[in-house]
Amino acid sequence: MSPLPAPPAPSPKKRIFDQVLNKGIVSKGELMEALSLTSTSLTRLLEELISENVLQLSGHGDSTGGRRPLLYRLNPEYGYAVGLDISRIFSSIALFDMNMNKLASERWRMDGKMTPERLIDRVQAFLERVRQDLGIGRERIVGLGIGAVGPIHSGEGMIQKPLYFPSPGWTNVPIRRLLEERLGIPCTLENGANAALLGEHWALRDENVRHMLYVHVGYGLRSAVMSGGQIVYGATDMEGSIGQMIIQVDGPRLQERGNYGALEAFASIQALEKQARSQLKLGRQSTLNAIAGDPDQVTFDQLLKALAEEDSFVRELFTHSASYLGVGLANLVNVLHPEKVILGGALLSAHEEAFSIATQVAARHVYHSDEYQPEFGKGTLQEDAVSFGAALMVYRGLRV
Amino acid sequence: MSPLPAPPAPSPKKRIFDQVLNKGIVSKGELMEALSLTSTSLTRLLEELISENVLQLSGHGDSTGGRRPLLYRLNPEYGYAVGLDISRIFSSIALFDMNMNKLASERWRMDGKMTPERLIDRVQAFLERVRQDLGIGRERIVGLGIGAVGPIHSGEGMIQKPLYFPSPGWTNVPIRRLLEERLGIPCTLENGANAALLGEHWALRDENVRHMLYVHVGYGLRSAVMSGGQIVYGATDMEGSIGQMIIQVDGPRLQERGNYGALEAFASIQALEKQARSQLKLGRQSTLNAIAGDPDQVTFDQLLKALAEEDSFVRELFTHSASYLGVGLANLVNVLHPEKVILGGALLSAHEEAFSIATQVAARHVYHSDEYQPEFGKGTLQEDAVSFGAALMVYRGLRV
DNA sequence: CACCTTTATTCCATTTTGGAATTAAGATAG
DNA sequence: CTATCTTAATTCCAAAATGGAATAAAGGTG
Repeated sequence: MSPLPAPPAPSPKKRIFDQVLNKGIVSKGELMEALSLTSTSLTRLLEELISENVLQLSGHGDSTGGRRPLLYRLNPEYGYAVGLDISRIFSSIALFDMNMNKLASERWRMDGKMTPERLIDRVQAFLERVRQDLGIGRERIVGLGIGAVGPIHSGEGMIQKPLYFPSPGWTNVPIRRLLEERLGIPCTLENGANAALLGEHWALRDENVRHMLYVHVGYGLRSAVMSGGQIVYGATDMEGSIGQMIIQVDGPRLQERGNYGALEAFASIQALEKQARSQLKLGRQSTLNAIAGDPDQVTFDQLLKALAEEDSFVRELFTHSASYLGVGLANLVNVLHPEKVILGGALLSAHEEAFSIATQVAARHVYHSDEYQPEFGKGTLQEDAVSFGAALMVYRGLRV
Repeated sequence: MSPLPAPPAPSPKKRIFDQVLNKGIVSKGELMEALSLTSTSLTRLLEELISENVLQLSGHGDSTGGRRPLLYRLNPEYGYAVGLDISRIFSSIALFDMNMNKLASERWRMDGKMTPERLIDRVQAFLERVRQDLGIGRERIVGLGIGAVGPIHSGEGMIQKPLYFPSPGWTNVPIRRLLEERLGIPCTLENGANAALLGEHWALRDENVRHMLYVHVGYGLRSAVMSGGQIVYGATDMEGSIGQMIIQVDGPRLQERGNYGALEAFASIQALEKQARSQLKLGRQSTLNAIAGDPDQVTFDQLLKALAEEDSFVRELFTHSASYLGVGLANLVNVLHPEKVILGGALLSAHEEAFSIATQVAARHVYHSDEYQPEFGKGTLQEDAVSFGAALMVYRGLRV
């Protein structure tokens, strides 16, 4: 039923590699099933992959009445991948082995001085240091994956025009080429939301989940979609701008270039801060007054403090916000029908009730809900989602 | 960069078939390029396909300084496919040859008597008649594709629970099995929106369009999404319920099970009729009063008549509706970033200005619009979109 | 008509694949 | 503890698919 002719098939070895990358440990029987290959062929291919040091044996599975199957896994020392997360407020970098264990990581605030040049310095320094510390040779770093805020041009490896970056110099940055030249390893660029989705999907370790919606609710919002196990790419390499979804025609807007009545004006850290500030200035009573001092300087951290003290005003801000988020989620769920919706970002992880309100509101607005209801969950990778997914992309793109 | 291991590759012959089905006429060189096959292999495979009567030669291409290339196309008489569109208001059926020429078709209103049994009778009668008329043997009908309103279960070939059908008996209908038993040909079931999207995509004949959004605005709304040339399937085989997208929190709702403030309450034939009725009853002056008589019985056809007479009230209804539709479109465009948005259905095809307003409003709300803007267009297949796409699915699913 | 370009086919060596038989390893019953 | 059954893994060999290089065919150009 392929709408367009299928692209040339990957090599059998690559297909085996992908399968093991996803499942962790596999038996030959599982591979036969999953890849429609014969036992004969697998014997040969697995032997080759082992002699190339890509795979290694990993003991035996349980007997089901006869000989126990050999188990295979990736050789964790075959290669290491770096994941780099370039975002507006924080950026981070991490090194992973082939079993996706995080070996080292670093995170820093994107202040006004963090130009592309400085960021690249920082990446290089990190990589040199951890290679020293862990005794990993340069040639065993197989690649660096970059997850960045869009719009980007993935083919050209270019960060195009990330709005509202605190530091100058981020327009039309050929980040992939710059990093490849500096580090001497292959780099790939993808938008951060897609990378995070890939990461969270991997972390689910559930091959039945093949249709997924990922929404990150932090300072701003971004979304990504998976269908049939594949990322849903658009014509442009931009994260999904769920934050620009209009849920209240003629509603307020958050930023100069944003839509009126857009979701980001209701459900985002920026929106919360803005609402708190204006309400306080209108004389609203709250423990925030004591915590913050100047209403114009209220920050998300302060809101969290007030929340911890069970301030009813702040609690209301959060729950109100969450119910709007639920509407935005339902809107996408009704169109895309994912079986799993993963939410990431600070706004929801900070407040359990906000999560449950958002998901309940969303569930209530799902159409034909007796035939279908998605499962809602929180991302498990936290701040590492993007770098994790970006590193995973390196392995996925590896030629074996 | 495959997130999940690729499924087993289709056979080379099938890949060639798909390519010819999409392009119409191809040269060996184009196939070499598109499928990464060598000239040697193609010589063999094309020879086989011709001897199997799947392909036929179709003259020569132009010389570029040397020997002219042979051209290949599908043998239109290799097989014929039937497309069946099962919808709420009208259903239709059509017979196509392998070059997707429509050879015969029929369309009927879904009144209170059109039970599944009667529909199947009608399908059988149609098929018998056109086979007689055109002299096509039973064995040359390679299949029937069904595009139906959801929710459906594609795997089981079941129409599950189509809401608001005028006739009884449409819950949990194993329509595929019933039709296969009656007709003795393989049948496939897909939701109508996906079928229409496939059809309109084929009709574009533009292989550069690989990310598409299709929205049908008729009595209700339905949507479908294509990414990377593939239909974006959800966990459930339901058309996209863009009609349930909430664009005005606490807005009105159209139907009992629908969401408050959902798009369908602003932009659909039902919504127009409802709004016209209530406004007339409030004493609004319009040529509609003369056309319709009873305000409670105003129909879309009457609205179109009033529109033709340039009635300002009705015109306002249409344009207002269109601008809301634009908001709904923008919301999806911002998340999915298609390069092409195709609109089908009676509401927009009836009124040129409505189309232009909807698309302008949508374009205005696209985020990062200097980096990206989708192209908006009307569907070219009109009422045949679903049956066309359903028949196309038959050919796509053909084993060659 | 000689010569160049492009396309198509043929020939043959190489690679890939898959079925069937064989070997290996463990479970189970007596 | 051994005979027998089950499942897994490997080996062997024949069949199928592939691809490179040489050759043939068909057209253009001077």
